Amino acid sequence: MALEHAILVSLLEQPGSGYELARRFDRSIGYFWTATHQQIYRVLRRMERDGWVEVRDVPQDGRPDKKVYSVAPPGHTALSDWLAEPVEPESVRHSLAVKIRGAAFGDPAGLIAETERHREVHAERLARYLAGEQRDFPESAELDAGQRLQHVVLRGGIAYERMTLDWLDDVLATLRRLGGAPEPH
Amino acid sequence: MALEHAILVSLLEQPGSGYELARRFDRSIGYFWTATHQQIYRVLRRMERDGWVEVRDVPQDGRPDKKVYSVAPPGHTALSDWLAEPVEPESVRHSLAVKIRGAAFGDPAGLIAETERHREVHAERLARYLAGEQRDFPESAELDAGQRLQHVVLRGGIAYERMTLDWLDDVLATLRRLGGAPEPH
DNA sequence: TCGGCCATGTAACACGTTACATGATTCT
DNA sequence: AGAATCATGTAACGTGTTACATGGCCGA
Repeated sequence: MALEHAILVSLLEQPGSGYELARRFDRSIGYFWTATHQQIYRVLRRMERDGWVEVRDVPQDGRPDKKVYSVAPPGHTALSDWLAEPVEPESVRHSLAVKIRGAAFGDPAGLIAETERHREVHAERLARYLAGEQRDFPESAELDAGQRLQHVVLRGGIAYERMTLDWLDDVLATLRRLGGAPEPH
Repeated sequence: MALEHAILVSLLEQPGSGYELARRFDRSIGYFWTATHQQIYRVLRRMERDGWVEVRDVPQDGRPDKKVYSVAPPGHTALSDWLAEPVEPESVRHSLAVKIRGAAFGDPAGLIAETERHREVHAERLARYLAGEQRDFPESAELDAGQRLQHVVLRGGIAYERMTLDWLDDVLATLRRLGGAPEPH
């Protein structure tokens, strides 16, 4: 239910095409809400039908035409309404945790490589977030309300990745102790 | 794709009915993978059809019959196969974060109550996890491999809730500073 | 008597994923 | 020559959510 609202927020920050939105959902907005281009196109069409967004066809030379979407007043109203109503806190979904518990009935040592792979992915994400923070929110900068809100969300992503890295180290230590492979890296 | 494997893990830990599984998905397993009873019944029927689980009808007096499921050898094999193949790390989905960024185009102060509500939910979850830890993993206890793995997963849940609480405090401070409502708590 | 728990299910719909399709441009 | 990027889409399928349905027991 939040995808349309995430799109509204993104389009309010900056109008753009479905393709551009899909790229933003790989960065920025995607830090806390993911979507593929197929989902985005589908929802954009529905939002256009409902009058939440407006389209402007932008011809480009040497490239396919671009449909630039922007938020129409009813879309802005819909976003405000949604902001005012409560949403349930999401629960985590972590298939690696399922695997860890499943390892009791399989091969715990076999999970070490998988856990290390996850650790690398999260380390990369953290590095990306930290680079973004340095770039967009340098110390001693005067920030407006929107930037402060963006920054606090980014700090959430950073905290999440740091916590996850620590936990994965804990998992690795636990798996190594079980498997009798005492080499810590 | 992980629901069937989460069910296999849960049934290996302890055979049970669809209803009992649904209750476990509200606790324990549900700390890192959620499912409603409708999903569970649907998947159980498919798993039974594929020979992954076996059913035993248990008549009960004064209550509806119970279908007690347990893992059959092909199910055990399927779980082992899944454990050996890589899964992609999940991305976070946090609609509150969407709201926070959306607040730049709405009413930031209006989000304070919502954020406090989320904070309470996470504080309760943390308390529940900590109580479970004290109950199931007391210090100085000898733990077998399965228990150690369960414990490290629970520690992940605890770390997640602690991190989230800290972040929500950060969010609240940010929102209060924006709104000019300097009352902390 | 009323709500909650035990126990299973159907139906309809929304959301998310994967595969496929097209076609020009730009970079290596 | 081949791969990546820009740009939009269809089709099929699988997963997740919501509403509804049944029916007896137990405790307040």
